[in-house]
Amino acid sequence: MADTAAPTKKQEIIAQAYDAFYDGGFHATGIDTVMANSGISKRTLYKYFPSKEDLIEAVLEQYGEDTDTFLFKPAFARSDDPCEQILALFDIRQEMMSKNCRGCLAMKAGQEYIGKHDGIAARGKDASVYVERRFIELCEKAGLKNATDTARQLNLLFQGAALAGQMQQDPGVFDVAKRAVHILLAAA
Amino acid sequence: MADTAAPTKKQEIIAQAYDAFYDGGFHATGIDTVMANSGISKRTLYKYFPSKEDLIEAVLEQYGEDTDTFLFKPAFARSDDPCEQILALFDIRQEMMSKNCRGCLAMKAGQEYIGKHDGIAARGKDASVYVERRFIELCEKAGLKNATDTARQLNLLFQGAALAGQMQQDPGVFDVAKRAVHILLAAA
DNA sequence: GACAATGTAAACCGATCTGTTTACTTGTGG
DNA sequence: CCACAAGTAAACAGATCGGTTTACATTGTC
Repeated sequence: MADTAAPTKKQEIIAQAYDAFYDGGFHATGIDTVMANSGISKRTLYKYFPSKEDLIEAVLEQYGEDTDTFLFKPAFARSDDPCEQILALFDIRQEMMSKNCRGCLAMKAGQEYIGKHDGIAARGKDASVYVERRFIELCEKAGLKNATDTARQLNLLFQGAALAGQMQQDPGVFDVAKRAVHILLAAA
Repeated sequence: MADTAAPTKKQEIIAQAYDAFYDGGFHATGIDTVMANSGISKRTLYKYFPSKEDLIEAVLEQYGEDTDTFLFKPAFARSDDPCEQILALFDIRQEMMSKNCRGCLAMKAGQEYIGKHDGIAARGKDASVYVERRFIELCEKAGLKNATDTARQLNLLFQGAALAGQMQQDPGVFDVAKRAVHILLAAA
């Protein structure tokens, strides 16, 4: 049978660490803080994750899966038109930010661990490249002439909006981004 | 006489902390690490800056001044045409990133201290808003119809390129950004 | 009911953190 | 020559860090 049953202890730990790191930062949040009032003992944590860095990598992997589940799949489901799907990505990201005004967790980790822990830093780079690649696929499906370049432009808007929105604590920047998307797609 | 003489001890400390925090992160870099091999004693540091957070705020203020000195002023000096000045901003930011592939220090600090230290977090927001305001001034000077909106779009590209460039360790993303700038300006 | 597996709670370890204090050195001005 | 301001170097203090260990509780199973 598939492993679709109740959440594993491992998944519980990841879920707990997820928000603790997201809200508190990685270096600033200690292991004790991560597991406080969670009913999970430090011993169990270190049984599944030999080091804090291992836990962080697991959290970032979960974050990647969540990005597919809650961002890309819903966006693709909203329409069959690739241009509409692109706009849906900005829409859904804005909705996510309206609920919880946070940037990209993987890039946050990358910023903290660049030059210090290659595995974690690579997750930040991967996140940036991954979103770019999905935009490229969509632009190609839309039959744009310079699909790659347009897609990379969209990617910069997307990541810029996530960062500026977090800094200014205002998801409204995605409205600005979406107007730019219309222009860039029309010009391509 | 103006205070243009030799660097103050205070400025020395800030200069030392500047790169230590930029390269190592704020929470991850301890005071001892900051001042190691600098010939500056911890006692002197705490004489001028009563806490680490005070030092960080001073570093970020210096960062703001540096942004004016090494980014905005040179960009404005390159041309009198506001559209050329906008492109010069992207050009110079790319040159800075080619020498040292780092993102925005103030937003890095903002990410680490949002919800933890309002003074520092505000510096991140201020940085984001400040750049946006300068773009607005330039777009208005260029006589664009929807100056504000276009400026905010440029701002997202600018900040997105700084972030993605840092993540991917590739200043080439600014070439992508500049092509988008041309399109957005032409459409406005 | 014995037993092994899995878990919690909490004491513990050495290192490191922010911040303070003590002791010494080095000009510099009257 | 002495007083004083400003500095370095380093020991120190209490808290917290990542990580380990000890002791105990809860399971399901043969």
